Amino acid sequence: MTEDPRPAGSPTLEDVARAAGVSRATVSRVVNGVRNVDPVIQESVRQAVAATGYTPNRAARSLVTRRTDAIALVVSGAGDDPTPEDETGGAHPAGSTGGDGGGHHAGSTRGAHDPDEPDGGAGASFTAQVFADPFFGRVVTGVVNYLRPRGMYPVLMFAETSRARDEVVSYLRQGSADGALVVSTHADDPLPALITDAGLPAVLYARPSRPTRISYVDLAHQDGARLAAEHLLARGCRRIATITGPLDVPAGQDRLAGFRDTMARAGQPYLPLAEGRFTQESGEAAMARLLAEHPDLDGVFAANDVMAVGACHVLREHGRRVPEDVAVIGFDDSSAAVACRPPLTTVRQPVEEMAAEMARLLLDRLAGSDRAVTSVIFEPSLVVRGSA
Amino acid sequence: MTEDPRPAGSPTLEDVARAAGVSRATVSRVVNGVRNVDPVIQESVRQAVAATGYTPNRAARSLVTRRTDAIALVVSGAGDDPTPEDETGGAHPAGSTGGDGGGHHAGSTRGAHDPDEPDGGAGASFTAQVFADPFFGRVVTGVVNYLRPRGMYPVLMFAETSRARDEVVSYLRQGSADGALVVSTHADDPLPALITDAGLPAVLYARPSRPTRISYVDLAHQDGARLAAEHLLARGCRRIATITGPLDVPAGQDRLAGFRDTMARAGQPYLPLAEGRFTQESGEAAMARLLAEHPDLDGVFAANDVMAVGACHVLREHGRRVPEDVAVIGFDDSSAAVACRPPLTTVRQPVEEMAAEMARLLLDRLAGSDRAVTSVIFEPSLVVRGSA
DNA sequence: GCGCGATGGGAGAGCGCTCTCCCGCTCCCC
DNA sequence: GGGGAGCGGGAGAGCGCTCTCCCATCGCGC
Repeated sequence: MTEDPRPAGSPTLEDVARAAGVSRATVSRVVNGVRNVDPVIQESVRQAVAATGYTPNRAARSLVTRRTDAIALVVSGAGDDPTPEDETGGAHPAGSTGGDGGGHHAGSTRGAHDPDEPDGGAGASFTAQVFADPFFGRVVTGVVNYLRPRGMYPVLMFAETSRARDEVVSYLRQGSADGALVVSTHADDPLPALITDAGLPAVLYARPSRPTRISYVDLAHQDGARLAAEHLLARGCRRIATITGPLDVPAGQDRLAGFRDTMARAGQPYLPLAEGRFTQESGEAAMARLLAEHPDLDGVFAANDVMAVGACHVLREHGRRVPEDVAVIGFDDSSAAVACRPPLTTVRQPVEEMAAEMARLLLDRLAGSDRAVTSVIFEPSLVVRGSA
Repeated sequence: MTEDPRPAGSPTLEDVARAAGVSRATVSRVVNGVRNVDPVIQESVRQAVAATGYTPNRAARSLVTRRTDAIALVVSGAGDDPTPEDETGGAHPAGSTGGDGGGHHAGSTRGAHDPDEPDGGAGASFTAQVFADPFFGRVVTGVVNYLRPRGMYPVLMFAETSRARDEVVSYLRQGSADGALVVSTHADDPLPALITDAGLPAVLYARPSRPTRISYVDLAHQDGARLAAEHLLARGCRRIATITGPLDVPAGQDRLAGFRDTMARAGQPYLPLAEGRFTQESGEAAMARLLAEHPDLDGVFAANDVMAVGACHVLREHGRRVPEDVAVIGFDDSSAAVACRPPLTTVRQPVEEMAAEMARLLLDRLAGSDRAVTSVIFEPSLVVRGSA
């Protein structure tokens, strides 16, 4: 036969088959390592693959296998968005989605962006808030590091409004991903149910507020809070207060419960507290309130590091030394804990490992080996640094 | 017409066509809004779509259109190495843009997660380092916010080793994405060229060290440094030093050059400097060095916020008040700038907008309207807060 | 009345891959 | 020597979609 005119696009199975003098099916078998193929033929196929520079076409494969080998990593926000969209203004300008995020983390530490935020919204967007917290970066890290050796990469999605949620679901329904990892910042997030209703497996970070037939990973928040309480007590603190997380999410509730229980058990039934929203600013405000009511306090447990950092700032501004006058303990062991002075003593939440486990659960599910709904609860540990 | 037995999978074009009593082609036309279709038929097709709950199958569409409507967001790291020594010379000079590299936070308390990746150490820490810096979160924010209204979502990829780079390229060659947005933390990153060689369009964040036929967005670093210098001078500082970024990346070089030039022009030819690597720890070390040699300095320009924060810590530990004794200016206007006390006066890099522009350039390119290689340079601005 | 362009719809050929059949061959046991 | 069983390979039917043809219809100018 004569040389084929080089086909325009990238080489296909057919091209490789021709080059190797075998059938398409055989090449496919070699490429996918399925069934026995004569070693000699295998080798010649491999050479043909190398010679042609063949790469399987993902869409074609996906079409027949009904798998994409992609998974979605969805950060899901506030539950409902009754307000009709501000869509007109928000859609087109770069960097703005018109998503005004919903809420509880609003304000946050980024307030200072406003002065010169020409294309409004970008700095205040849900997306921006999400990444302002070191937490989500760690989730991404854990997920990516688990997926990568397996040749998979996450598609990053955000769903903070009901409209965005619909878009996410419809995207998933198109068969763009085999499953979803959902990190909710909201207690009653309807997204997980929507996803599973659409027939896709999902795994959650953190226990949903209502029991569902969806696997999740979580932390033993109460144990973590207990570690913090015990450390403060062992340190000799006797006038201890806490800055809680938002009390409408399980993590906020559990950390408070665990702390309060341990304190009570140690004979300290009265626990001054101020509610924060996991943002530095809210931590500052909470600390200021606590200090006003209890000027003599000597220990503070903040339900996350970012609030603890805010608390330290306020304590210092009020002339208290950390840890000499007031001991401060955070929660998470995020990058914020080591970025401040003194570095934070904190309860470590192994976010990366938890995220990796989330990915593992999903992949197991996809592999079909395990259809069971499971939960994996991680144990926190205390990391002692300078602040307590 | 009898009821069809419900087909197992999700409804296809064929199903809709049957329900609407038209051909597949017509349904496709309506769904994609192409060519004229009789309004009456259009309506009945729409109803059929709604009734069947039809969603186009992405793989099938992708197979014929040769487009995936997905783009990759690649964070690319150090140029070369099968060697796992990332601590010595290579040192991940991050952030042609002020991105954080280094990651010395890692050692202390971060338990190595990543249980099941043999070569994982380097990769794991790279990913973690990347997100330890507020910078990358902002890039993601900008990109996501631009893509989302357009129904697209980024696939997140990392390429810090040559092996990872190959995997990224091969993934892209499979037709998994239509193009790539590349954020390099390394000056001589071979990845962009590899991607374009594979026939995919790419857009870079930050000017590559060698000129290439690839579009990019960047910041006028020198102008930003000039703003910082002018502000310090106007404030009355006379013994000014700078903590530079890594001097092997353009951003580090340009910020230094701009600062130095302005100082020289103002009659201050001698500029004490210490090189950092865009990490807080390196900023602390640099500040300590500067302070040792020039105990009387009254102004510091750090080439990014994270280093500025470190500098503030060291200054305070040496009994200097910020800004009363020493004024400090950062660069980036990242979340770190507002998270510290006093909040940082800093040069704002509009990362979100720049990232959005990057996405815009890529999408324009994909739309075919614009095959030209372009660059878009953003102007920085000064954000005055407490530190200077 | 005829031609002819414009309009709107259908038929059907793939896109590149996987996977089920099926067929020919060899081996081995009776 | 006959006949499974087992193995290795090929043929070919789609997966669900888009898009090029092609055809039927209609309006309209000459």
